[in-house]
Amino acid sequence: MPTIEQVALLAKVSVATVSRVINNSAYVSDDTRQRVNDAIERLNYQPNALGKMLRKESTQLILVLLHSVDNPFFSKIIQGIEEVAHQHQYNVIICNTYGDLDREQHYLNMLKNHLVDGAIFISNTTSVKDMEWLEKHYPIAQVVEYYHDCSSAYFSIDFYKASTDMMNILLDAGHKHIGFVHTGSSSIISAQEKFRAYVESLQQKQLPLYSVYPTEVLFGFSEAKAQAEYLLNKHPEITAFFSTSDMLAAGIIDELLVRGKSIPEDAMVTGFDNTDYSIISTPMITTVELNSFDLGSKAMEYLLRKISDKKTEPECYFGDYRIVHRTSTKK
Amino acid sequence: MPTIEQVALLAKVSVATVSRVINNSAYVSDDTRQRVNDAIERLNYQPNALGKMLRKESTQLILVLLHSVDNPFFSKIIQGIEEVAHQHQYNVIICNTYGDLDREQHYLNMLKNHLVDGAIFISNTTSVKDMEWLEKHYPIAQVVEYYHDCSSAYFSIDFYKASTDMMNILLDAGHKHIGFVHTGSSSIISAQEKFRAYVESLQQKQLPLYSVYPTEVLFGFSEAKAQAEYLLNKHPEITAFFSTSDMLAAGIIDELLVRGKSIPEDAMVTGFDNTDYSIISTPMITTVELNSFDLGSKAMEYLLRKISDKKTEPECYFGDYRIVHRTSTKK
DNA sequence: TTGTATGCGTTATCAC
DNA sequence: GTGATAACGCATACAA
Repeated sequence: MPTIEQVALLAKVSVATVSRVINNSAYVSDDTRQRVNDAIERLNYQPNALGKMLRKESTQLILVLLHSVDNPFFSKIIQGIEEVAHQHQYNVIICNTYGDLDREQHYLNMLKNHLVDGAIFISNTTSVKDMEWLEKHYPIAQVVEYYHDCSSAYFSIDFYKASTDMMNILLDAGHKHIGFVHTGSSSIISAQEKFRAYVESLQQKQLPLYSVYPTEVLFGFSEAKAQAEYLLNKHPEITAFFSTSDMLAAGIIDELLVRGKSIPEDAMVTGFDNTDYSIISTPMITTVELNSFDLGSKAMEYLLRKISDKKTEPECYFGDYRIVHRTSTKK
Repeated sequence: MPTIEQVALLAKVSVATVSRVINNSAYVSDDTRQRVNDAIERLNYQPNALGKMLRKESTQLILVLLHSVDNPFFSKIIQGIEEVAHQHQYNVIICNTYGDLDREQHYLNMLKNHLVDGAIFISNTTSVKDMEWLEKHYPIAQVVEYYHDCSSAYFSIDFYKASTDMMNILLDAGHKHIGFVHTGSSSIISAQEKFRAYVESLQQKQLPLYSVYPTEVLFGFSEAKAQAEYLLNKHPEITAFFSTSDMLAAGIIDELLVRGKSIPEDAMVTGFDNTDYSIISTPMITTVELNSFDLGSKAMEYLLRKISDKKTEPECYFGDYRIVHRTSTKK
């Protein structure tokens, strides 16, 4: 692998001059510039990024931590992050944590070891305490998930409000027995807020609660179907379901159809996130659409500010959302 | 940010000794080890990864390039890659190319600049010629997509064979008018092989071909639905569809249902990849399941061999697959 | 068992 | 315009 020194040798100039040519950082005569470029070409020289980063004490790299790339919901967020990052000559690298704390800590070493200039957490598993510590020492931001006291910057939506809107759709349609189907990941704020909205909406009207606590955190179609089956067996009076994701809603719908129910005539179902699942399911699912791209780009913009000025105060932002009305709740 | 030197100063030892403690690379007396660890603790010292990488001329980083993380199909491949990588103290970083050559080239700089020790391409957009060049100079491997002459190592399945199997399901069920619905990404090998299997299966039986060439490369539900609509309007005799992904199959199914067709009684549809879409769709979709985890881990294992021994010859591997029979083709 | 010194590849500050 | 050289943070061969 050729180095800048070998280029300099071949072009009969100093390494400083080669560096100047590469970075256009100072005047170089046309003649020597030509010689340097020829040498670079002939040696097939590629500057070593590590040397450059070490010297500049900046890597122009941003780490994005998420549960797993298999959730389509995250895609638009990442696109938003990338858009802004690339505009500012930053690269973003994505790492899967699978909700595993060890793995997350492992990848966080890239931040602590200065391999990346900052990190964005999407659906994090790190504790509040650790987040606060990280916030003090490194540029970080959260998207979607967050902690109430804003111990670190976040960009999310008001899940309580959105969920209340959803519940009102079901309540306004006259439903009195509404089930709650979820993944069981009760530690994350979005799940908490959705549940809180479910509970409070019903309690205000003195209506009963129907939900089951999964023993494991699972995101799947079959788990939701099983939850719906259990609830319907125990409480046949249930005529509607509020669920925390589109995938879960699809599972519920499948169980209802198996039981010969018509949707939305006999039963209604709501999802969350407006992923492709909500379109592919038959009937299509009423869901909440976040402006995910916006959340991602806002988070990245904040991070850039934080990187260039360590004294930037953490920002906390709630973005827009909208209910997408589809057949699963349309009478 | 504290450096190894400040730790050494505080612990009253040399930087060499601090390094030894950190890496357990040589005997250090319990006494000094204690002092060093205390200093590390007190300064909250984190070794700088760049310094270490530059010195060791190895980053223990693998780049994974893919179209976009929003395709669930890729998830299992990545898990396979990560599994093997982590076993060998490698980290994997994922970058989205969105099928954009510029973006792919941009991220490839991480390989050329020695920021990563190797790269894995999932659904690449780089040309054969560029791949051959890269193969000569850096450790790389391809998963799923590949080039026929094995100019670089690849780990995939025999798409032609799998697609022929699928076509035979439709043909054996007595269908004589079978449509082909695809994304239009004709440059990638998997698409070519699927199409070749479609054409040859029908030509052998002297049956007609029905397909349309999308003007744009699109992966979506609605595009597939539109293609099915167009084909069915023009050729109402079509009773079956072979499509190149589960998502597309879901779109076709939606169009068929809109037209009042029963599936599989009036029409049959096949998908590809066995993603969640194939389960969520009603009816569930018959599809091809690749052993994606296996492909990912095999690719990573090869890459590790290549990294430790540059003279390793490129490997070309076709893995297992199986047809998952579901309602969309079951009579 | 520990310390000294060198080099990894680059950029930037000085000179000239 | 260009060159010499220090510095970025670390690991390691060699001394002691």
